[in-house]
Amino acid sequence: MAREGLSTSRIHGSIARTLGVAIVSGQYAPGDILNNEIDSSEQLQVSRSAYREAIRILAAKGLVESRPKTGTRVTERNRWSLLDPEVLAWVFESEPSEEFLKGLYELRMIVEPAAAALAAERRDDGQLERMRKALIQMENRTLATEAGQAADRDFHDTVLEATGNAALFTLSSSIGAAVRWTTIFKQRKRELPRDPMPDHWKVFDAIAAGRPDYAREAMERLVGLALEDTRAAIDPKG
Amino acid sequence: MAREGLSTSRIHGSIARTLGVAIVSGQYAPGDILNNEIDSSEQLQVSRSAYREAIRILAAKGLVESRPKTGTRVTERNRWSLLDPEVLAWVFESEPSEEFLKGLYELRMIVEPAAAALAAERRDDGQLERMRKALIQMENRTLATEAGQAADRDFHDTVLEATGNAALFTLSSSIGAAVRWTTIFKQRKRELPRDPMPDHWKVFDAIAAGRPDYAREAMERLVGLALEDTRAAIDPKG
DNA sequence: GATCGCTATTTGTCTGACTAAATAGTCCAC
DNA sequence: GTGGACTATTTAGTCAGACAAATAGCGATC
Repeated sequence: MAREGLSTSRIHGSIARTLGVAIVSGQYAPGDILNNEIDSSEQLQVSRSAYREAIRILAAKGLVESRPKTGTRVTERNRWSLLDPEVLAWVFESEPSEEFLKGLYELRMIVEPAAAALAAERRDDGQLERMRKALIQMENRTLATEAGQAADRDFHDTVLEATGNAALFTLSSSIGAAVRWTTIFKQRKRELPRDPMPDHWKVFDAIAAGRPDYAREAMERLVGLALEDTRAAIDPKG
Repeated sequence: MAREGLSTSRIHGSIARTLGVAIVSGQYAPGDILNNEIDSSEQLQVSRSAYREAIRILAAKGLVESRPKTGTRVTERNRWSLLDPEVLAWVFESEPSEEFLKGLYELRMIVEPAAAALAAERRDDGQLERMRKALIQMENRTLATEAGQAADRDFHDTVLEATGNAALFTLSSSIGAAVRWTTIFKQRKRELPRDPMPDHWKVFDAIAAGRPDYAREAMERLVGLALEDTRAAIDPKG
């Protein structure tokens, strides 16, 4: 994931990130109007054009809306592209609410089992091989390492991809981001995470065997257990 | 929907739309490098800054990636935010492939029944009232009118909202867009569309009664029938 | 009291110059 | 020849300052 810094290393990207975090964390409320471009860019010590490009980024993700005379205002939450990978990163940069985390898992619980079932019917050999390699890597390196976590994401990614559904696959970057951040959460509190491998292998076996129903069930169990672990990490008295 | 023109009425928005459509329609392939900013902005007869803002919008939606010396290149399809409402609009502006349409319905088929079930458990009275009003409006105006279609979208929107899940609700703009465009498709070919009201009322009744399983089933049937209608409209020999 | 038009404010657009990053190619050392 | 450091060049990135267009809100007019 060395690509990360690309957008944030440029001024417009880092300003977008700063403002984006401020917005999703509630520092600005929907309806609030940002200072005008001249004042804002002066405060942030950047040129007006760099600031404007940052605003265009935020507008593209539905966080703000600009019009002459009125200014740039924060839009209603329901217009935000919360599943956009960058927006998701901004959300996780400032301790997301437990409610939001729960919602993310609920989404995974809806999408991933169905995707696993479709993958069982449609996967090709190359995808199967990539899933196997990801799980082996995950087994060798464990979720405590960046490489192991990347392998985990690779596995879930490939399942989505194997559905052959472009719209569904789009969710993989969101789900991948969710997986990543919640894994960090789980690691942060030093709860002993349960061994995730058996559940993963069951999903793999069902997909390999071409059994949609088994794949759905196995994935349901996998996500469900991950949810429990995260819940336990957040609320230790669980 | 008078808001529509806001982003496209500005130069940066319309350039983004033009390029966006060209990209999602395959006129530029992933990996292709756009002309440099100076040449491009001259060709399009706009200033370099307006062109750059357009590129920032496309980059924010994952369609392109810029770096010094290399230039701006079209990214791989799997990085595109295909569920972003604007991107979706661009896709539908250039006759999406049947495969993509099928994928969109598959997504609805996964998400909406589950959402209906959750909505049956969590909806509040206000949401229920909005659903009822939307259906009455839909009944009075029919899907042949813009008002009727807006009511249809309102209904599906409110179901998503009633799940109380922000991440799920984000999909409503995508699903709403999908509903809108496929409705246009269905109307375009002059197939006599089946009366959609009975199915909608069944979903409503189940949600009102607080019966998750009924709601899920009813929504499954609703989306399934819509899929059939669309398929018939595209491929008249059925 | 309603309507129309004006004006001040804000974003939008333009121009042109300079900066910084990244590649590709050269040249040197070995 | 082969490897690696270096430099030239191309590109996006940033900056500054001016002018244009849109529009919300106010005020004059009827």
